[in-house]
Formats: sequence, C-alpha cells, structure tokens
Amino acid sequence: MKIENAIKSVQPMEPGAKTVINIMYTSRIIEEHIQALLKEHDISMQQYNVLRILRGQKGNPANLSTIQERMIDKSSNTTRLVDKLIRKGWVKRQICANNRRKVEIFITEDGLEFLSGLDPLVKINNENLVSSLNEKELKTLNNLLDKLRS
Amino acid sequence: MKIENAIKSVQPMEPGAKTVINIMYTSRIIEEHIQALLKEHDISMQQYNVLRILRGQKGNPANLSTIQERMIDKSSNTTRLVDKLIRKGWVKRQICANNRRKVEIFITEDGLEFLSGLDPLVKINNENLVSSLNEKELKTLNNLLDKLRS
DNA sequence: ATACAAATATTGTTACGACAATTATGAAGA
DNA sequence: TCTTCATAATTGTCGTAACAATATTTGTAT
Repeated sequence: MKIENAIKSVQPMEPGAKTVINIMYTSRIIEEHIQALLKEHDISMQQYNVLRILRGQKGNPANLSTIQERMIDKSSNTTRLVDKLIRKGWVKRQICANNRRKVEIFITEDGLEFLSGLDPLVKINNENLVSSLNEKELKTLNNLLDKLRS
Repeated sequence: MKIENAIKSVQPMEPGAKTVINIMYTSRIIEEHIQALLKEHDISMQQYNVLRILRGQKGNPANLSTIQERMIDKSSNTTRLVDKLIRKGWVKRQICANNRRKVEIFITEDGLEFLSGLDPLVKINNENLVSSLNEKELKTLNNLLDKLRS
C-alpha cells in the first residue's frame, strides 16, 4: 500500500516528507513484528541487540561505550540494560584490569544457548518481513538507504 | 556508509536481516534529527504527529480512535497525549453529541499558528535528510518500501 | 606532586510507553 | 424492559527512555 493511503494522508506529500515518513512507518511495522517474536521469549529488542553485539565479540569482552556505539537504538541506560541481562544469567560483568573506569561485559554460555535457540526463528521472521521483495530489489533498497544516510 | 560498517558488524549479513536492520537503523537516524528540531520547540514527535493529523481534518473534529489509526507510532496512551496538547492550548476536546462514548478533538487557532511556524523548518529538515538522493531515487525508495509492506 | 580536566560508568528523577482493568455509553436480543 | 455484549475512552500500574547529576579513575599540565 502506498504510504499516503497507509497513514490516510489527505493531500499528496512532498518527496522529502514522504520518504522520511515512509521509512519511519515501515520501521514501526517491522519492529512490531520483531518485538512480538522476541516477547514470546521474554526479551526486549534492546536486550536482544546487546546480546547479539556481545556474541559478535567472539569471546572478547565489550565495554559499555562499545555496546552503545553499536546499538541500533542508542540507549543512555546501557548500564541498566546490562543489569537486566545479568539478572537473567545471559551476561557477566567485571571491572577492566587495565583501566578501572571501564567494565568488561561478556556473554555467558547460557546467553549463547539462548541466542542459538532464537536464531532460526529470527531468520524466518526476517525473511518473511522482506518476502515481497526479490534479491535485486533488496540490494537496491539497501543501497538507497545507505546512500540516504551518507 | 554501508550498514555493516555503520553498526560494525563482523560477518556479512543475510539480505533479509540486513534490510530489516538497515530500515530500523536509518529510521533512528532520521528520528534523532526530527526530535532534535521539535525539541527546540518543546514538542515531542508524537504530539507533533497528532497536531498534524488534526490539521489534516480541516475543521472537522477527530475522535481518539481516528487519531490512533493515523498515527505513525501507534500509542495506547492517546488520551494522555491529547491531555498534554490541551494543557498547551493547541487542541480542544468535547464529548460527541451523537455518541457520548466518543470525544471530538479539534486543533485550536494557537495550534494552527504553532504548526505554521514550524512548517518551513520541518520542510527544510526533511529535504536535508534526503538530500543525498535525487527525485528518481526517492521515488524508487518509496516504491520499494511500499512493496515491502505489502 | 598537585590540581584540573577528560573519560567512563552509575545513579536519580521525571516523563512516557505498554498493557490491563475499569467506566460509561450505546446496540441488540430475549 | 432488562440483560448482555460491543464500543470508546480513561485510568492505574509497571517498566523503560531521556536527561542530568554524580562518582571514580585516569591523563595532563604546571
């Protein structure tokens, strides 16, 4: 459905406004689906994102600022986000030996297992979300978004 | 910048995951800019969105469910959102005469004036946000997003 | 060495979002 | 008419986001 109809806009929109709204609107739709999936497993998108970042570290620890840098949705409350993951037993935290201002955050075995369980579900979910576009269209879309941000 | 670099992903991503993340990430960037602009004028994106919807009614009132339907970011707290706009004097609320379960919400003169003042700033902001794409690319991007949602 | 500034994380506070429970009204059927 | 169900909005509660203020540690210049 065209974005004008989706949000029931009365007059036609200018290209800039239209694109900006279209991206935000489409993002919401996608997020709703992802959140619904993650919620079944009692984890928020933010927490999931942090776990994925930690797994990407491949055994190396990450400190808070690294996590924030890489998060899709930068949260100023990363400390408390990590607190919640610790309570769930999915990550560990320790003070960095070299620089005691920093903390080192690791994903635990339990955390890795939890992610592995989720992987196929997330994969299918993503594929469903983009299933109306073919490979070439996906590539074009990604290129355009990359270019827009540049 | 390619999305993999933007979020510093280690391994290459599958097309579905990549697109989904790219949309969410780009949306965040856009939202940060818009929020920053709106914040200078002491209004949130949500409140701004409601005001725009009410202006689009061209004098006709909207009830709560209509507003929710049209919002980009559906909020269950539309009542309290409207409360805040009333406190600022930008909207009025009255009980619908025909169906007293419903409320009718109008934008006030002050609200319209406030929006008019913001219009050129928002326009420039939107144009800046998409300035790295030309008209044809914008059209393609919009079409692809529309198709993705279908 | 000391003082001051920068980096890093944590904590406190306030407002907002998600969601469930509740209220009020209207519609429909026995 | 009375009961019951559906619709529309509001309210309550809890967790989270935004933002500022506060440690704590490290780096740097005098």
